[in-house]
Amino acid sequence: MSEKVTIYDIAEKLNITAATVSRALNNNPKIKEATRELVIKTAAAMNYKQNKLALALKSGRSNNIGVIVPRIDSNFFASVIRGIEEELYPHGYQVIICQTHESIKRENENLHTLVDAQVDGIMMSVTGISNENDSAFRNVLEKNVPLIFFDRSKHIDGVSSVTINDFKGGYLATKHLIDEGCRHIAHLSGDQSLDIFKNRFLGYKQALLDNGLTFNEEHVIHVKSSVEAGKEATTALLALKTQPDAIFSSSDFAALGAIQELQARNYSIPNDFCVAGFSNEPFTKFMELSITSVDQSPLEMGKMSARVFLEQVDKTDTIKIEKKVVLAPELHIRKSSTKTTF
Amino acid sequence: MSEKVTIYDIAEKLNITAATVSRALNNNPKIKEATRELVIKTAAAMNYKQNKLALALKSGRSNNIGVIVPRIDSNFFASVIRGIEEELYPHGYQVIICQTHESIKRENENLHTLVDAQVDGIMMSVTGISNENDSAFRNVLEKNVPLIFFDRSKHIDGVSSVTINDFKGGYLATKHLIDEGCRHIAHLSGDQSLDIFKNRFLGYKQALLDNGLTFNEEHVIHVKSSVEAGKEATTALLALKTQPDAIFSSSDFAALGAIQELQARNYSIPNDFCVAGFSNEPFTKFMELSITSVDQSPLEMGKMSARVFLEQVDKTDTIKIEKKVVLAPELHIRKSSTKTTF
DNA sequence: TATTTTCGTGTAATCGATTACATGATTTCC
DNA sequence: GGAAATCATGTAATCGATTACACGAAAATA
Repeated sequence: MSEKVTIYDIAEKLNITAATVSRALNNNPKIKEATRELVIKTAAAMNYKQNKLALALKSGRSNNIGVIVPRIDSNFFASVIRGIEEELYPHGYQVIICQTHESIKRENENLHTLVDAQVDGIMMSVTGISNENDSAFRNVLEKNVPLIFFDRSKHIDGVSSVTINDFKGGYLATKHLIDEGCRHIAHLSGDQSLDIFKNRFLGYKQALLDNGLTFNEEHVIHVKSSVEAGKEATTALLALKTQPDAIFSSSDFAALGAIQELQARNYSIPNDFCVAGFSNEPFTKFMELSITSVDQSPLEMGKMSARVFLEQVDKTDTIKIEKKVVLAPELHIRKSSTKTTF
Repeated sequence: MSEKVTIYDIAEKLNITAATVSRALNNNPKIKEATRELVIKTAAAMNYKQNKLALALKSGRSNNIGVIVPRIDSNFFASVIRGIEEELYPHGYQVIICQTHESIKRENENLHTLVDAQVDGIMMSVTGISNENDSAFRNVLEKNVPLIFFDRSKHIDGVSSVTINDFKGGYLATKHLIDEGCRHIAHLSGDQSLDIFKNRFLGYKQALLDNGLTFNEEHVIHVKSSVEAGKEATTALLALKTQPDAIFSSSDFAALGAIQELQARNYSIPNDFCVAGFSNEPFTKFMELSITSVDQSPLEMGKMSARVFLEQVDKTDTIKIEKKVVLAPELHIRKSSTKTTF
């Protein structure tokens, strides 16, 4: 019952060779119609299932693609993965998940493991920018495995990426806060060696300058993406001589921390302080005091990454296509920053 | 540069056979120490990487395991997957993700695809209980692929499962609401053909009876796990002759919907109404009016599932071990149900 | 009818690694 | 010193499917 049926078993039963069986099952036009039907019928009757491992070995394609993310239990990454999976499912690809936990060592290990496992492509959000790990990336490219960055990208020749316009996201959020009457807008940034945080910061700065506000170095604080970090940063901001009247955070979690800290100190939001975050995590919408946030359309980002992969995978590897897709960010304005009553 | 190096290449360079190379790399004790060292050094120098596909074909083990969930972009499932990945990573397994989107057809397809892809095991949370799909499960078992259910389980001989004690979870939450002084507790349930929802309901009912309260059929409403469904159900509950004074929801999202609907109608929570949810989604903690919820320790559930898999995978397939792990639920009491001031 | 095409299928190599068995060289033991 | 044991390596089959090439039979052509 549990014995695996191979094309040899089918061949034996029909007194033909495995080659004929293989050809019949693959609709090779050279096979007589009667033979083809007989083989297909017999295969079905014997409950034959093609051995994908054998196929993978022979063809050199595993039909697996690897996805590397810092962690999977964040709505953003999970949604991207969902998009990738949905887009690739009809094409018969399986999605292998790896987490780096923000460790570069782990990122390198994952890259090697995936290449060793002969995945047909890798999509990833970079954990950090460092020079040491370049060998891992080089390894991927040397093996001609299509590599696509999403969200957190890295500048490597011949590598495609799907990101959002983070500069514009930062700009939009900041402009909105200015429009609400805020004049001293602080910014909670992330690791600026990562483009996403750098660009959100630059967008923030440009919005200030474009609107005649002064940029105050003190008002930019680097935080981890956590509630606790947001609280601490807010405490630090409140201790400044020139206190801010708004906070644009590159992280929704830090934005939440800021709100909690401000409320604990009896500041009123949005009256005393306006707050905006980034990522549009589900909770920002659910709060009674809903939080304004920049949406990154993660589902679309995942689907787009998958599409870019599909475009690349069949090209001869001599022609390298480097595609840079930039999605538009969308500002979701909510209570945490809406002074104007409707 | 990008040419793949095989053991034959190494053998040729050293004027020995591939068999010797293979044995040297696998630390076969029959190999002379000098040869072993030479082979290992040469392999490293040539940047040899073992071809996992060839190994998989020969050994019949792919070192991949499959995980099937209704969707990945929910904190609960993402966390379980995180747990699985973390636990399996040190053992060299890769995790393949499949989503059913609550479709039984998709569930069957996923099961077949994973078996065809020769995964070494499957962990899944069942999408629905139906008889039609039994053939897909039978197929898995016939092929002797270890199968482990987590959270949403199904009764199949020889299949292990990792769940939480949903009865106890329902009981704890309900008991807590009673302790807070609620006397007419409504319940938002899910599809009761799934054990998890059935058991939460039974726990709820038992808690009522154990505490001298009457069970009122009208107070049990079946909803989907969504904010909208929670709102609708609440509207229906408020229209009843005997209005409830508390809601225990099997879903955090429905609980949130209930809260929003109640607040829209100017009911005060927790004074007029106490609300408790299930799953301990991140937002329940983040809300200003934080929501009481039953934690399912998803990370632990994932790790435990992985451990059960590891225990099973090496046993001879004649001895079938069926292990039922039941984790303890933990009630997180928050503002939405705390009348008593501390 | 003789010759060339076409057709359908068989033969055998291939993908890359593992491993039972065979073999020759060396060592051990009486 | 010769038989037996041990050691290190080679030979070749195997996992299951694909496919270039070969080949005989039938069909088309002259």
